[in-house]
Amino acid sequence: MTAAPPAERRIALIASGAGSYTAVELDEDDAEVRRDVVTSAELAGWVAEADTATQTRWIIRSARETYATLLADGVILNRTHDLLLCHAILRDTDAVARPLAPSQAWVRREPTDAAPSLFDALHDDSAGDPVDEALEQYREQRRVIASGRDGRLTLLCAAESAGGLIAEEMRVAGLPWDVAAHDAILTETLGARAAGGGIPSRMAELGAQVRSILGDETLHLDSQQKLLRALHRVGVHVESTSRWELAEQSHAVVEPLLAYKKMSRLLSANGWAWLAEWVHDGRFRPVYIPGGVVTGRWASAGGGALQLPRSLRPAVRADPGWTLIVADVAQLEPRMLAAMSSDRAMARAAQGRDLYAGVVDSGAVGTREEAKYAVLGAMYGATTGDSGRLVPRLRKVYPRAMAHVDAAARTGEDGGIVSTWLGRSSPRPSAEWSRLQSEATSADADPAVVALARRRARDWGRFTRNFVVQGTAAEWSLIWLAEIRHRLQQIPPSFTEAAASGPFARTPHLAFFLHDEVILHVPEQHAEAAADAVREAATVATRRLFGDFPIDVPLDLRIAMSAEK
DNA sequence: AGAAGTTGCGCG
DNA sequence: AAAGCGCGCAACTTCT
Repeated sequence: MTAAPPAERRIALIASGAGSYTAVELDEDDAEVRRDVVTSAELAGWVAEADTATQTRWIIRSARETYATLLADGVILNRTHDLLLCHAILRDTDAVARPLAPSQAWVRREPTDAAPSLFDALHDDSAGDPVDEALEQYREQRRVIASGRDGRLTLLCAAESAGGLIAEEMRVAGLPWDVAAHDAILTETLGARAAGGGIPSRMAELGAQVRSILGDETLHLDSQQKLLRALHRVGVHVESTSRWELAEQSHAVVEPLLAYKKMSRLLSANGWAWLAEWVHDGRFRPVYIPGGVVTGRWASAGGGALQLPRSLRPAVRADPGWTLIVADVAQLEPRMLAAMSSDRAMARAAQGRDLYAGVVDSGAVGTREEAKYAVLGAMYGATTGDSGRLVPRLRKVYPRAMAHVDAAARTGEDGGIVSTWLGRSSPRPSAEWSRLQSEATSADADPAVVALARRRARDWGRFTRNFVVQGTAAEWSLIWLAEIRHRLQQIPPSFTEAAASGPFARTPHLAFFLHDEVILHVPEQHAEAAADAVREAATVATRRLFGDFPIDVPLDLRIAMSAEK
């Protein structure tokens, strides 16, 4: 029997003038009990004081808009309710009878080039008092959250808000990046860097070789059209220049061309120009956008943070005296599916490190590769090819799990809305989609229209099928992140204590997050404690979502100087 | 010339 | 060996 959680103190903290904030404390009924005006200079001390007395949840407009400024002033917020992030969830949720009324004032604005200022926060579309508007919006959101069942929206909003803080903190902290190691990888792979940003030596040689084989010494290899014509001239009859199609050909040009394309990609996406633009003072600082994907996954802007090629992972290196904790979950999505559908057979297959091995043991398929394609096909909605062929076998062995995703697909095909485990809902299909569907149902509908409508319906069904799984996995990951952060705060000195001298210069901190993987940057003496925090956080995330349902979510975790695998 | 769309490939 | 989901970005191509 666990004690009831301590009552949470709630204080709205809203920028209310140049260099000042208004702090409004609320009672249990959301009525105002106290109002203070605090200058930014006083804020760090004031917040730290308010946070030590008891757990405080800070109601803020948006971590994205304001937390960077707060962090720069040495202010750490431990728990927040992020009105912008929660507005998006509560406005669209299908988990309650009356969702939040949409409001333009609470829609995320695209970031401006300059750092967000207090001035911006004060001059949004609305004319009213920013503090009163924030309080009113918060009370509306609380009403919606309270009307949900099992506290799921409470958990989702808390986790989403924590994500908002973590995204900003990771940007401030940055991912430790070894420029020399990156440069060495580039030189090793592409050859010596050319003066003036030209083509590096190995890549240039390979390009010359490809042109020679294609019999055109001046061919521009980056133009798909010209390349395609050149390929046709030498008898390579592909329809596109994409890698998978080229790989099926046996012509002598294929190998050097594919190698060239690989190099070209590395150079343009993560070459020396990327290094100069994105890595400063040994840190890569991407912009993370929590909730940027409809499913709840994070997106990123700038630097391609979520697409860093694995070949560059050795460039992620801890500072001297520090180390990295690199942890990821193997097959997070099918584990979530097993739990959310209460499919005990699938949960049994998920016991231990390799879910695919478990699927093979169940007798559904013969090999691990088949298991992988079958499971991915089930979650993505494959109907053809090897993957589509294997999916029906899973339906026999894991009927509950399959019924769950099949139902989500059917709902989508019918134009309905599906929701994640915690209640984030899929968008409504577009008006154009709906119009096409109704056009196709009329008695004299053109067969071509009917066929197109059918195809679009299946497309949308594949989206909703995947939405419930991908979105629930995103929820697990958010809770994992939040719990990691919470535990790192227990390792002294906490961010709060270290805030004045740059909160992450001395303390263990999250440095990178990619859907189901985290990287922590940690002083060596705290490595074991931080690793424990990551493991415990995973256990807690699973329990928070699924209670006692027996689902394993094992981590691959290592403590290392570099993120190299 | 610059905007908008397409292709191809990196990540989960 | 497959062609099923979600993204961001660079470069090329086409549109205005």
